[in-house]
Formats: sequence, structure tokens, C-alpha cells
Amino acid sequence: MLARMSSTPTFKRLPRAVREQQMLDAAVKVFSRRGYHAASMDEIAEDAGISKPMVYAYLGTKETLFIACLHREGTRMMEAIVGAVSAELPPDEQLRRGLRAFFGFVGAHRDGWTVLYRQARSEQPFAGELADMRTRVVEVVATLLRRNLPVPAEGSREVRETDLEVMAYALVGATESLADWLSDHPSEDPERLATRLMNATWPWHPPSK
Amino acid sequence: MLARMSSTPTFKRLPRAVREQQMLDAAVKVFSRRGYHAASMDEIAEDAGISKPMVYAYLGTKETLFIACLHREGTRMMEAIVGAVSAELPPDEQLRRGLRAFFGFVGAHRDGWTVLYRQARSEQPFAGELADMRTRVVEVVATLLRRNLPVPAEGSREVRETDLEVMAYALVGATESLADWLSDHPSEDPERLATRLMNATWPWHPPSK
Amino acid sequence: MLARMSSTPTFKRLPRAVREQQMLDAAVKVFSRRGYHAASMDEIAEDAGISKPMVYAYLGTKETLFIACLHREGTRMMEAIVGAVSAELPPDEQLRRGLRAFFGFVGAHRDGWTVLYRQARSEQPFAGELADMRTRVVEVVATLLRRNLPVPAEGSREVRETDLEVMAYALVGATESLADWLSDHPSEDPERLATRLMNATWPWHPPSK
Amino acid sequence: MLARMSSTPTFKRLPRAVREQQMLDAAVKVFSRRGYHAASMDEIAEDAGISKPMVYAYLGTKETLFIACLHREGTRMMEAIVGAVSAELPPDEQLRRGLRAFFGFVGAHRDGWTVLYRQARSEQPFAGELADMRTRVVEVVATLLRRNLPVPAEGSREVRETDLEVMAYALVGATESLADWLSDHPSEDPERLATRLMNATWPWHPPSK
DNA sequence: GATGAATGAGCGTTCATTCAT
DNA sequence: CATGAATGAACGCTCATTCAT
Repeated sequence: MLARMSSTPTFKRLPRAVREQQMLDAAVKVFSRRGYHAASMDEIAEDAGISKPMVYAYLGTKETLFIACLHREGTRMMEAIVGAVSAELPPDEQLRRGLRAFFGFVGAHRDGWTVLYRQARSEQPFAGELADMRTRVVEVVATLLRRNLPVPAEGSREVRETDLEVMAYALVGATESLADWLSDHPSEDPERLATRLMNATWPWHPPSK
Repeated sequence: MLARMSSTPTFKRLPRAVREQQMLDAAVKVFSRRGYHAASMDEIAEDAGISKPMVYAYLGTKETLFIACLHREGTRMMEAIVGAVSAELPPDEQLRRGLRAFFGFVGAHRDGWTVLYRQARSEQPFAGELADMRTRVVEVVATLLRRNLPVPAEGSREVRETDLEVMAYALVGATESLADWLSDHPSEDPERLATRLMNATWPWHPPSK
Repeated sequence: MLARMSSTPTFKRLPRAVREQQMLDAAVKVFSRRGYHAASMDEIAEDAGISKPMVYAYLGTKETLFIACLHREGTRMMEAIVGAVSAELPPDEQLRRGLRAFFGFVGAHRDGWTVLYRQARSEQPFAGELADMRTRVVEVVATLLRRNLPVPAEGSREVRETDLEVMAYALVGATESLADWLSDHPSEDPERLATRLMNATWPWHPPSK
Repeated sequence: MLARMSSTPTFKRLPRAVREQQMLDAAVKVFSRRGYHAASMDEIAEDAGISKPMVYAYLGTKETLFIACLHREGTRMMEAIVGAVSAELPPDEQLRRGLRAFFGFVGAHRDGWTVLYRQARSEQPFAGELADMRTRVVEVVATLLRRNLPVPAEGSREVRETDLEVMAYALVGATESLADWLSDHPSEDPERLATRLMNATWPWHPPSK
């Protein structure tokens, strides 16, 4: 029904949403490969099979383009994790599954999220954007941790809120670091890595798997 | 105040070694503030109170200049840590003091090492340099960890080498992450942070301080 | 005079091919006037009435730009000579006409080929390019010379191949030198110069013209 | 009397003339190897084992330094040729010996005169200097040629002065060209080359050697 | 809607040249 | 006499960004 009968192959003009995804694909690829500054709009446009002014028309400047990449990839990662964690599970199982999902995602998108994230962290203009994302992650993790602590033995020192935040930060940092480790050990299994981290950090839980 | 207006005009024809340090100071400052790419050799030279050709004459290109910064700051950090850890101390005390020294150093040089390190991680040309430093740190930490594990209860599962490496990586990542957290919470005490991390990660040890 | 004030403003958004020629014109002019090193890309761009990035976009770096100049001018010269020489003519007439065409070309493009050629000879990066052109010319000349020798009298010493190559080189060198002489004597007639060289070098042929 | 009795080895300070020759040696070497523009005063000073300000104190700017090189090498070449030619010899023998001496000199100083000369020809600032040298050479050659022509047969066309100048230029150009050819054929004997050029250009003379 | 043509601005780098010691 | 220290001035090159078609 959309089929025009005109002589020229009218379907070349893709709808806007599709074009935007193509551009973001190309941008993620190039930003990851070259780094934010070394990436050139020319290469991104060429890789997307589109002319440069189109990129500007759809996604704005280089900076907004990068932010768009960041959001898309960040959201995808979040969804992967959230999709793996059900609120009905016991807290430690939530943690375990969340870690698995994260390592799995990073392993499957080796040139995506991790690299963009690292780029963003080192460039001032994106500090704000990143702080937001990170905060959201830390909050989720902190919540999980709170429900996941060993029952404080008798009157021993109790864990306070700031400690929780510190632990959450530490866990996130540890996880990022292991994501890098994973990059250097491609033969390792993301699943096993999640288990290892769990066992190492919460030795009071029964080993999983 | 004291002895201002000294005998020489103090502002010109300084010996090479002095100028090199001035340049490195300026470079560290500008690289931290702007990021590697956004930093301009002009600004670095101006900040060092010297003309650009001098920078090139003494420290070479922008890339070698950055590496020189990295080495100087990295070495300073390493020395701060090594100076705080004595081999005679029990392993867990070594770890504790090493962490304290690290956080203390990061806290005292807020715009130095951490930022440079982050920069370097996100630029390919410096990946190699950094990987070396990181590997050395991980090895040291892994050694400490090996001597620092809880005595494996009877026949329970034993910790293998790979687990150790993973733990070391995790600990280093957690520490780096907390170094960032420290940058965002300038009012926090580096000493306390080290304690918190120890308590959170090795709850089976008696709390320190 | 004729059809000035044509329909289009004439000064912007020209198609690539046109702009490339404008750039090459400007480049030849500036390279000739200043020499390869002293010529600045700024001046070339300005002279072409275009911004510098366009020059880089179309013709590449300074080196490739110079080579492009060399090729264009060299090709034009070759065509001028080839167009003047018919294979049906007797060999000595071919030589005579070739010389005339060469001197005519040099005389008509005083600041073009000769100067570029001299520049190229003195810069290592272009040694290869030029050696090729020169070799081709020498081969052609050697062939002509071979067919153009006086019939060796009875048993007199015969001319060997190496001698031919040497003669060809000598003739080409002599011709180049005279092209310079022509630059210093603008009032001289290129036609007469060719005749003079012929008469001086092959006195056994009947004088032409 | 100049001998100071001081404690330091006073004789390290070489007399000015010696130092100048060292500098010129270095300059000739570097100019030949790199070309006029690519040669740096730094490299020349270093190669001469002397500091840069000394070079400026003794030989002035880069331009005057190059001219000094040109003069020294040009004079050496002239002396080599003049030393080989005696006014008592028959004209054609003078020519023959002059060519031999020239090719011999060029062959022995492969990186000296020829390269400097070529450099100078392609840079405006040295046009004047070179024109002078060349004129002197051409005049000598023209004189030799005048005495060296075949006795004009009966009433045939006579050779005029301009023809002589043209011939001299042609011969000089041919010779330069063959000097290049010699560079590409290091196994060839400069002596034989002189003979070949003579035989080719003045076939009416009895072959020499 | 889509693009080839075009540029302002800036950066890393080098070099001839000169003080101050 | 001799030099290490220092710089002004350019230059080649690139890039994000925008017109005009």
C-alpha cells in the first residue's frame, strides 16, 4: 500500500528513526575505535553511509551525538541487567544475576559501553551526564547490598549508610575493573567471573553454581 | 615574605632541571584540567611561564610530555605507598597502610594522578604504559592477598590462583573507584575511607582504628 | 568584454574539476616564484581564491600537490612535443621539430615547467618522480639519435650503445641548459635557438630554415 | 708570547681559520645531504662539534653560510680544472683535459659541488651568485670552443658569436647532465666519460686515448 | 530531504636567530 | 672565547560546522 508506482525506487529515503539508529551505530563504532577526540564527524558520516549535514540535522553537534550514544548504550546495559533481576528473588541471588548480566553484556558488546564510558569519564563536558548514570547504578547496588548484608552479629559494630555507599562504589569499581580483565582474557567465561566475584566478596554466602 | 626580593631577578635563565620541573608542573595541571586532547601546548607553555619551543626542546612532543607527567606522578604515588608499608608488618596491616597511603596521596594531589590516570586509560597511545603500571600493582596486591586470606576451614573449597588474580583486580578497581569517590567528596577523610574499605572487604579482621 | 556580467555570480561553488585547475594554476605559480620550501600553502590557497582546507581536500598534502603540478606541466610539455613530431618525417626532422616544440613550450610557459623541474631535481622526495620522466625522454631521444647518425664511413670506429645513451643524456642536458639560457634571454626566438642547437650539434646536416 | 701559563690546556681554542674550515666542512656535508631548507643550523653546528652561536659569529646567517660553501667548493672545482689545463696545449687537448678534470672532480666529491650547485639553482636568493660562477665557466668554455672549431670550409656559413655562446651553454649543460649520469653509474670511469663526450660532440677530431 | 562545496579557527611542531652568562 | 637558555614567527595540516544548491 505504501508502494508508490513511480519510476524511481522511492524507498531509498528511510524513515527518520531508522536513519538515526544507523548513525548511532556508526558513531558508537567510531567513538569506541578512535576515542572521542580522535573520532571525526567525517568518518562517522561515511561509516553511516550518509552525508555529514544529515548527521548534524538529526543528532546535532559532536557533543550531543556522543551523549546520544552514551544514553543508548547505557540504557541498553541497564535493561539487560534489570531484565535479569526479578524482585521476587532473594537479595543475594539478585546480586549474582545482576553481576552475571553485566559481565555478559560487557562481554557481548566489547567495543561498546565500556569504551564509551571510559571516554566520557575523561572529558569534562560529559561529567554531568555520567554522574547521573553512575548515581542511578550506585543506588540500585546500595539497595541490594543493604538487603544482602550478613545479619549483624550480636551488638557488633553496625553498618551505617555511608558505609553502604562506599561499598556500592567499591563494588561498581571492582566490577568495572573485572570487565577490563575480561577484555584481556577473552577465553574466560563471564558467568564464571560473576561467580568468582561473588565468592570473593561475600564469602559468607554459599558458593553458587 | 621571607627573603623576597632576593639577589637575582629570579625569573630567567634557569637551569634545565628546574625548568623541566616547572614544565611538568604546568603540564600536569593543564592536562588534568582540560584532558589530554583539549590541552594545548600553548597553554602549558604559558602556564609554565616559558615559550613553547622550550617545552619541545626539553620534553619533546605532546605525547612524550604526557608520558613524562604520567611517570613522575606515578612514581610519586608508588613511593608514597611503598614508604608507608614495611615488610615486617603483618600482611593485613600492610594492606591497610597501603590503602591509607594511596587514599592519602590521591586526596593530597586531587588534580594529579587520578585525572592523568583516567586520561591515559582512555587514549590508545598510552594503553601500554598504563597496563604495565597496573600489572605491577596487581601483582603486589595479589601477593599481599595470598598471605592475607582467612585460614581455609577444614576441607572447605580452597582459593585458587585465578581467584586470587580476580580478587586483586577487583580490589584495585574498587580502590580506584573510591579514589574517584574521594574526588567528589572532598570533605571526607582519606584515612577513614581506607578503614571503611578494609572493614567492608575483610569483615573477618578486627576493625582498625 | 564579451558577455561579461553573465548569469551566475561566477565566484562561488564551482564544481570540483574547475577548482582543481584553479588550485593547480596557483600552485604552479607560487612554487615557481618561491621555490618548493619557501612556498606556503597559505599563499597558494589565497592565490587560488580559495581557503586552505579546500586545497587539502582536493589535492592532498603539499608534497602531493607539488607532484600534481609536476605531472600536469610535464604532461603538457610532452604533448606539445609529441604533437609536433610525426613518425613519417625523416629522423633528423623529427629531432629538429621536437627541439623547436620544446623550446617553444618553455618560452611560452617561462615560469612553469622549467622552474618546477629545477625545484624537483633539488629535493629528494621528488627524485624518483623525475628520474622516471627523464628516463623516458632519454629513451626517446636515444632512439631518434640511433636513426639519425651519419652513415659510418667505411671501416671507421662504430658507435656503440653506451655511446648512444651518453649522447642522449648529453643532448637532453644541453637542451635543458639552453632552456635556462632562454629564460635569461627573453628576446631570443625559441625557433632560432632550436636551429642553432641543431647546427652546432649535427653540422653534417643541411641547415634548416 | 701568547702562551699563557694558566692551569687549563689553553690550546683547545683553535685559530679562527681552522674553525671556519671545520664549519664549512660540516655545512657542505649537511646541505648536500638534506638540501638547503631541510638543513638545520643545529645539525650543522653539532656536526662541526661547535655551538650554534659560534657559527653565527664566524659565518653569519644561514644564507651567507651557504654562499660561503658554494664559493669554497666552486673555487676548488675551478682550481681542479685550471690546474689540469695548460695554455700551451692545443685547444682540443685543453678541452679534453678540462672535461676530464671536471668529471674527475665531480666523481671524487659526489656529495659536494653538484648537489650544492643544484640547490643553489633552485633558490632565488642565490641566483646572482650562481649566475656569476656560471658566466665565468661559460666564458672559458666559449674561448676554448672558438679556438677549437673546424676550419670553416670554403664559403660555408660562418659561426657567429651568439652561436658560440649557445654552444658553450649547451656543452656546460651536457656536462652537468653527464655528471648526474655518472652518479647513477658509479662503476663508470670519469676518464672514459670525458672521452665519450668529446668523441660524440667533436667527431671531426681524432679519438683520444 | 540531501549533499557537495566551503571555511574559520586552531594546534602541534620547527627553526633561524639572539641574549645572558 | 664559548655556550646553554630562550623565543618570535611561521607553517603544514585538520576538524567541526555551515551554506547554497
